[in-house]
Amino acid sequence: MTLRLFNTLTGEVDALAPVPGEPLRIYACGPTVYDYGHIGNFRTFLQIDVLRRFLELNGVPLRHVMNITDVDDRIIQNTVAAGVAIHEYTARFEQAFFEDLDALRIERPEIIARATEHIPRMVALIERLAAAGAAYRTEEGSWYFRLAAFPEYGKLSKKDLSGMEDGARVDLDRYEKDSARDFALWKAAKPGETSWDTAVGRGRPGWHIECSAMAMEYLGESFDLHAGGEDLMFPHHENEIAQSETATHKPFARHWMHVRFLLVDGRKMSKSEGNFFTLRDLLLKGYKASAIRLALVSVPYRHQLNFTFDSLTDATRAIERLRTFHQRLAAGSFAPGENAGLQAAARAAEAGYMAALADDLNTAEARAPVFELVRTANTAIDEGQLRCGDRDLILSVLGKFDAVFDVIGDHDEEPTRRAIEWARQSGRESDIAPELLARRSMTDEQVEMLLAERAQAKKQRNFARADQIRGELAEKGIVIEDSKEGVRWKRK
RNA sequence: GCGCCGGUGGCGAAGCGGCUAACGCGCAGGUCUGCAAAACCUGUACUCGCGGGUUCGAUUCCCGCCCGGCGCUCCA
Repeated sequence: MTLRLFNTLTGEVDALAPVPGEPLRIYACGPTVYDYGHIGNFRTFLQIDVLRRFLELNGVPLRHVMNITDVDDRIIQNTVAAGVAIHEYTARFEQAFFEDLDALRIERPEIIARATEHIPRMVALIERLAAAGAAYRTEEGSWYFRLAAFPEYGKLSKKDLSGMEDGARVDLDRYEKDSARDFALWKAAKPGETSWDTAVGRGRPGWHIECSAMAMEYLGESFDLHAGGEDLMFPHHENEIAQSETATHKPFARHWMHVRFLLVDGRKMSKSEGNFFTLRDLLLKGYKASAIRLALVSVPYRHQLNFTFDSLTDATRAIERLRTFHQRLAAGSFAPGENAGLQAAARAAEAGYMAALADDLNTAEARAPVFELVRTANTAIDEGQLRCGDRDLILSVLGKFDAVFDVIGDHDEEPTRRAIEWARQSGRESDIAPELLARRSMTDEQVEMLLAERAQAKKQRNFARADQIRGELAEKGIVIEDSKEGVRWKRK
């Protein structure tokens, strides 16, 4: 099944497929590791994960590169302020970033590329641009890209910059630039700042050159898809195109994917507004990683997502429904054979699911047939109509759902445990919700003991004691379900 | 100011020219249960921001207006 994906460059939904016999080459802009990632960051990475996983589900081999920006103005500022070496500073946040990716079950790209490990590549690209007359050096030793060298500038973001007068908004003298829109390729070293001694002088790379250089290093001068958050479209991606295509005279990325922003309570999340949440904040409030994943993934990537705590509660319940159903199927015993109606329903659900994802990754639409199948199958189980063959087929449909959504399999304990541990080690103990701690205060053994006592009480028809135990467990976040097959319990 | 996106039930959110307007959550009633939970059933939008237009027919296309958001600067 071929994925059809909106392409910012053409403004249309285009097929996305690799050159036959080759892996699909993807470059996705990664984090700048100067702080903990917030949920807006992860919405983007999560949506790219959906893309990855859907392609993999269709058997498309991938070569996916993600950069780590471990040198930039903010990082330099922060390291100077903190008085630590740049690597020491970034390593901590890079590690945190990967932990967060794991918590959200975001797959690792095939290649992770750190900016600081690719300086020679960037320098070579700057030299190439200089040789072509598209880059120039200022007196203080910085290098700029000459926008006039690339007439197609603006083709991605559909901006017409011809009307922009040089100097209208920026004081030219201050920047020593030929044109106000020219952007930095290389920034001359300032005293006390981290810098590299290179053929283009002592300094550090500009942000844009980093991505062009590393994309070309691992994917070649032309590749299939470039992805990132919508804010990167201009100027970052536009600048990448300008640099790369000026140097190579080849199309840089054929397809561009941009993930729209997440809002919080209808407002843009920003550090200055202080209305942003990191993944860790949410885990410490007691929300499960799976709920965060589902909430951030369920609104298709081309729409703004308005994040609220209610949406996390909704997602939690929806996941419970799926997990309960999965458990019911996996643990139940069913008569051999097949039920023709269920077989057809399962196949239709799978087809609908796959078609929705293939249509520009419509995750909202893709969920629907799966939930419909859950209801149909639950009814069939209630009526004793579901057979072994049906169970196997439906489990395989759930498997395909989870190959992309990855929320039915329960991996929630580890991220929460780690977040609590992290909070304790970094003096943020007060951020841990008391309910979360209460919920975790009972061991499996203790639960089992109380359940055994309750079973005994029920046998003796001592319902008062049985209900008292149920209440006690409920206070600790343990929910119990009496079924024909015995007692099931789970942690809220 | 210029540009872009959106306004669908209590909430989230699909659908985008004609099917009973998906799906999830919530709520109300019912079945089951010692009672719950889970599951299922029924009900929750005579209608898709407002006003015009095009069309045999519009939530879906066009125009205007109102409201919300975003971009034009570092930002996922």
